[in-house]
Amino acid sequence: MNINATTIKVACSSCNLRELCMPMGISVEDLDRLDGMVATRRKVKRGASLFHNGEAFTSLYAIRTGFFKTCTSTDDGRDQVTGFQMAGEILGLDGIVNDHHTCDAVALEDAEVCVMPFDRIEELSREVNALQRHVHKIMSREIVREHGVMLLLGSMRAEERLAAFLLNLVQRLHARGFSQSELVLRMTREEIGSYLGLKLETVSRTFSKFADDGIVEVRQRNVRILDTDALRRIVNTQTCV
Amino acid sequence: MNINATTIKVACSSCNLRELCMPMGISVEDLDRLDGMVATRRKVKRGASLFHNGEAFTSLYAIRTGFFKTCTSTDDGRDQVTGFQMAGEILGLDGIVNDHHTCDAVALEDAEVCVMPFDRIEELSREVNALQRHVHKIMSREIVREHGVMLLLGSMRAEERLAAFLLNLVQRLHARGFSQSELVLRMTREEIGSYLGLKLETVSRTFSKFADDGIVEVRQRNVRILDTDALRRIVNTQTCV
DNA sequence: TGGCTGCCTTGATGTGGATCAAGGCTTGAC
DNA sequence: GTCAAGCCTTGATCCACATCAAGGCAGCCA
Repeated sequence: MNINATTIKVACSSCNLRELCMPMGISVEDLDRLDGMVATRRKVKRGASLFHNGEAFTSLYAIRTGFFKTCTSTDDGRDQVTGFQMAGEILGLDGIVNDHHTCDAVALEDAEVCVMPFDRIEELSREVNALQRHVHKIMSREIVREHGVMLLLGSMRAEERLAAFLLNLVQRLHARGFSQSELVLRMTREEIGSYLGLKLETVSRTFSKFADDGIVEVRQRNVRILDTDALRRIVNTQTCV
Repeated sequence: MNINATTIKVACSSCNLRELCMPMGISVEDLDRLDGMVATRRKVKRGASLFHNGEAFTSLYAIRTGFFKTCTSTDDGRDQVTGFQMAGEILGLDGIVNDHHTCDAVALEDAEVCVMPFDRIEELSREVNALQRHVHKIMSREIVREHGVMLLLGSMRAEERLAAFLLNLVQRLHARGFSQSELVLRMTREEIGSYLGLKLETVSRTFSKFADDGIVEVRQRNVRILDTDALRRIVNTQTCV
């Protein structure tokens, strides 16, 4: 691998994720101005962390391959998975406010990320309006996503939570060219539970219930959705008892 | 009120909230460049909305006086309070991603906000680096705050939630020059419950429990905190049981 | 003044999901 | 092949909070 090859490979302009990732919505003319945004790539082994709570913040990370979870924890040791991220999504936004990260980002499978020094992003986004706008949108999207999670945690019951989770996951995978009905969970039942505010036993039981009802087929971490509409109905109606 | 008076009044540079609000951290030299950021002021009566879910997004709003809640809702009518906002805080960030708002912002008491057209913010933040950085920090802060709420909703019990809520509220009020121990709740028990993922009866009972334990004094919406450390201990230890 | 209306408190009872416990399956090391 | 470590499933029991229900209190209007 010579320097030239690396240079070409790292360019956003030739990245097949560009329609999902940082340069989304940026015109062809502007695209080459972005090619200095990614300083380098970094590989993260399964189980390893991209960054830790408390670590100094320098960069945002765009996921090229692999799957991450982010989690915060309290002083007294509890922790909470705050999200699962996949290719094209951005990690590290939590670090901007205090110049250090406030959560851990852990790879759930071997992964590779593009390292984008935040200074450089700010510099470029002063020049490229579309990038500025996009950075704002990415952060706003995260805020809106979290509103959705708050709604889920604050007012849904176990079945609704899991149904919403599965629908969200396949929808995002589908946007990346995967099946609308089959997925492989990269996380444990316990991690799903943490994200959804449930215990792992409840997650497991709810999967079994869905399977009994013919809504999904579950074999370990392989899930096949048999009845997407049933999941949608569960999310939308369950409340009223 | 003549035009000149209005102009002066609207300037960030002469606003007594500037150390808490949008121009925070901006140097005196840059401050006057910001004075075009606020297009106008807007009054919102108690019970009225500043913006609604679905409404077109044009501006961010800085709260000058008053108190707001923001809430999202599902198709099937449930809703969830996603936050309470007070003077110096920014409303409307949720609207950036899709050019329309995804929640309602409702005044819980008569309020006044500074209307900052987002185009103008973007324009100015290309020129004033400190503003650019500050906008990023505000959004990042909101993301981190929501992580905290997810932790609360996902893993705390009723007493911990209410204790954390009260501590957060007085801390923010204190930063605005109010007492560290006395506060007036601007929201109903039901709104607190929605925010904390509890029913209003549980909120009420938990207040009564704290009062019985001598931790707070509650008379309607007037709350006096008698033992801040006890509240802190409740937040930090309750889990393990 | 009287009587709404909205909000809050408190008690009795019910229940969804947590907790405790036991065992099964899968994977990987040796 | 055997064994151990993780992870998952399922059953029995428990409990925190929801739900249902009945007043109480303060503020407002007629």
